[in-house]
Amino acid sequence: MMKITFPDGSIREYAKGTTAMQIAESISQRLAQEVLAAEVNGEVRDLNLPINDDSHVKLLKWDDDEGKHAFWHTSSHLLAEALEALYPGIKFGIGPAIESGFYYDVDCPVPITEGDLPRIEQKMMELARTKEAVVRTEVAKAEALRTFTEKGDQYKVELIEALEDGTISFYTNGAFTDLCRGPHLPNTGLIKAIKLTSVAGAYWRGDEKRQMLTRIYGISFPKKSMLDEYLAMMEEAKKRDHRKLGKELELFAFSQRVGQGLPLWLPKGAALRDRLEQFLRRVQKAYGYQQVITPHIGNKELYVTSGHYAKYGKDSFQPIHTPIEGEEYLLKPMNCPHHCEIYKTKPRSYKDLPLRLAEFGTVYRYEQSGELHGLTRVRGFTQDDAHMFVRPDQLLEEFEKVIDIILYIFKTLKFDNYTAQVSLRDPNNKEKYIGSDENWEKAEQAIIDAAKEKGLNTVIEYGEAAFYGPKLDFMVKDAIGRKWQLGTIQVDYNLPERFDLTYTGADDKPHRPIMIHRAPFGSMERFVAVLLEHTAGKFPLWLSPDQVAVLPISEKYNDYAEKVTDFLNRNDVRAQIDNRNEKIGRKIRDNELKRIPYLLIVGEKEQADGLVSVRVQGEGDKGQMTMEAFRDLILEKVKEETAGNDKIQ
RNA sequence: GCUGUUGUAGCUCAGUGGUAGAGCACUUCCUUGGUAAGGAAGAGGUCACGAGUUCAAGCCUCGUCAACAGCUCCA
Repeated sequence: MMKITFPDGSIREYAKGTTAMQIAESISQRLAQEVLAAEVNGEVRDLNLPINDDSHVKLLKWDDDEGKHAFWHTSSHLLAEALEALYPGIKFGIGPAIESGFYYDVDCPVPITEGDLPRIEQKMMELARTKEAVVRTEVAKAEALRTFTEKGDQYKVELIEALEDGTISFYTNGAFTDLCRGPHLPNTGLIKAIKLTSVAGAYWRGDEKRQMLTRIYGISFPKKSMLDEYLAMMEEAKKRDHRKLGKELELFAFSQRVGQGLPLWLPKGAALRDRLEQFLRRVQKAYGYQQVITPHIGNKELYVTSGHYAKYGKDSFQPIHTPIEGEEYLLKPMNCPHHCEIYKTKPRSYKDLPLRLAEFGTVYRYEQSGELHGLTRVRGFTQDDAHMFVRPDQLLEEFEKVIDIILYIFKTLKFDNYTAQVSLRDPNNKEKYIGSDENWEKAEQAIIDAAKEKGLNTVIEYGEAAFYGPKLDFMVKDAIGRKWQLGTIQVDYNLPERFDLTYTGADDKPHRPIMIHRAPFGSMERFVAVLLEHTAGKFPLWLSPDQVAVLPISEKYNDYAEKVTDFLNRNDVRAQIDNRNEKIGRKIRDNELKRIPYLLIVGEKEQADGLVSVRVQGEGDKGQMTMEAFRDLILEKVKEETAGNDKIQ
């Protein structure tokens, strides 16, 4: 017998050689139907592999990421099986599960287009209904090579050649056998709903010098209703696309003549952005930040000193040449070197620190044309940047204060669902980074300590650090569950060294400060994009470009509507009048579609009694009140929305 | 940057070689209204840009620019 320990700590005894599936069956029939894979002593495995020793076992279902992963991985094998049946002679690259769904890269003798997808889906469903077993076999490397050489699949041969000697596992579903580490579902019958979503080109092994394969993307579910939900969510995401909303709400635009990735902020967008800036300025002032302003270009030597030129120079906008021979300037790609020079404008004492310099700094980066995307990836953007110059004994406290600011911003803007990612350097690829091992270790430890101190829910990612230092990146989940990277905080021991920054300590000797880089929004552009998609354009009242529209019932009441509008605007409420020659139903519809939070309807009754009829966006008629009472209601709501931090007010 | 798709009115889109279209938006007029589209008329286009093929090009070919999807990248 062996002892099996479950996640809740309970222990049961089973005969040696019992499989995870049999364990599930022993608990309940329902569990046996839902279980997809098993985690045995931390390793995810097939359900029907025998367990031979005392083990910790977690039965993985759809709600577990690893369970979904196995589900989609098996789905990609099912896709391959269908493709092989439909397109004889097709060759296979790799076919993994991804964050949502799966894909398979194939080299097909006839081109596969979007139009072919329904037919492939149908074939997959047909095969799934036969509930084929997914069978694992283990073979020697030489035999594996022989199998795929005979089949003529050079991609699999190449993959096998790269593997270490020893046994290699194959998985077979129906007529299709694949080289695969697993784990997989016990049979394809668990797959009840499939949607192949798109076809795209992808290079073999991600190398653009090699063969272009056809990548077929799909997603699958254990229930038909889950697929329907997923498709509805995708529809909703399309409606929330910030590029579409930005155009509809007249926030920003692009012009081919101005150039790729260079957004033009329209009046309403500029007002929105300005309001976000004011909000952040107020928070930062409360935390002792000082605003600075630096130019949009800088001498090339500045960036050579910082190390950015060596790292990014060749992929950047090219230097600007002046009339003087040999003199070169760069469009400012980041603000930190300028802030370092501000630090150096006078001798600093340990009493002066922390020095906190903030700037809404506009920077320019030559992003690859294929990478540009709406406002989330642009070539000219404004960072809500700040740099803290601190003594080593201040680092932890200062870092934690930055976390406080970021969490306050998330709270105010209702990003309630977030995680923090500790981005460290890739330990196997240290030459990508500048600075000593000692400094890196100190910086990485500082971030880990601060995140722990603040009780953040963190994940560690290796290889995600900036080239000069590790980062703490904040990921938010928006209203429909998509993840976005927003704020970032970085600890940097390297730039202070490169710029030879010093302060005089209590011991009257020179010391090196540490820099913290941080941008809670990331950039104004990116933040507005995420906010748009998060709120579907229905901004909180305090941010709304227009808070109120006043709608006269007919032209006879335009004067009264004008009076109400003026009154509100004089009292810090952003109101506008809609005095078009249209019926009230039409005015309501148009202003609802413009996502204006409050509509005030005024006609004979209201004019006679000095009242307004209030309509809340999406909620309909709320009855009448005086214009003074309405103003108080709006101002109170705005105050409520932006409260929540003792330091501010 | 690479591969593929696309580019027609302010917006969404139809138009496969023979006189540039629709709906919405816009302008004017009629209508003066009570909680999500009142009616009529009008104006608006170097069919992304440049070359080529053709008697004739929005449509076919090539190039450039831009957008979209994927890959690669992100200080």
